[in-house]
Amino acid sequence: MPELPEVETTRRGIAPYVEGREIVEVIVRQRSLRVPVPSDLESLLIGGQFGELARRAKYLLLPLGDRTLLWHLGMSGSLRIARVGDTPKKHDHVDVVLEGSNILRYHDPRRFGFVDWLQGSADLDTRLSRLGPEPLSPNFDGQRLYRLSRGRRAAVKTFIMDNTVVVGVGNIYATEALFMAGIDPRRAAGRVSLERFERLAETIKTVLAAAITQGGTTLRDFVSGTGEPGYFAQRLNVYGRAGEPCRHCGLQLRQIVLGQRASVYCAVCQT
DNA sequence: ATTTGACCCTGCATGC
DNA sequence: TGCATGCAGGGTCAAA
Repeated sequence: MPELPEVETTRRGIAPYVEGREIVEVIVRQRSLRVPVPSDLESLLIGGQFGELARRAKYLLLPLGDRTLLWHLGMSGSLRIARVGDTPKKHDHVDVVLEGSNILRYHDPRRFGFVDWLQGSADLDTRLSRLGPEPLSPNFDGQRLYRLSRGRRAAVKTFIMDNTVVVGVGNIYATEALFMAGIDPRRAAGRVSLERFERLAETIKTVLAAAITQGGTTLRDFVSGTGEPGYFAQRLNVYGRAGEPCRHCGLQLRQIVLGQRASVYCAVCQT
């Protein structure tokens, strides 16, 4: 489910209901997530209140006192606001009950997500310390892509999905950005020119910003913190459209596998 | 050092 | 209708 725009949509959706509200109860129904739910989660949360919610890559950071909770939604996770009395559904694994009867409720059928304490500062936690720049920050540009890609034989699509290069670019938006930039996803990263990487960095920023504006992409089950679906799916040009005509030239879009992920592209428009 | 593959888990679409 | 198979938005780790 969630790529960067969906995580950002979630952060914005839940923040007003969560920040500064006292935590009165924590209910964990399933401790076996990708990382086991910490045994001290309940005791450390109850009575505290979260500070300002932040996002780094696809991680949500929820500061609480001198600690920070790190929450990752994996492929099928969602965090949304429920009310006390709303019956938990299957795969509603964690409830953080807040003063005022709102609940921060975590749902994750595949359990690839996790909630864990950040180990020390973000600089010390190896889950965060090796991450590349945020795609929407000025630190990320075509120069960086060009510099890091020299000599790399991996496909350019795989390259831009590498978290040490740039974070938050998952399969949907990598596919879309490459289409918008007119670059063949199979092309070796080391054989993409600076000029084309400048264009690609721009299309990555454009597509992510547009998706955030639309509240993310709902393919099957993504909902924002307040329960609404995202509307970016209607804007997708290539992802999920294999066999359908290219919106630009009309040729049938092709699907291949790169780095074990489905990749759709137009053989005419992307070279 | 880069790159590939397996793996974590459930649900859904597809085809027989 | 039932069953088997393959595939899915992510990330980590070991091995090649």
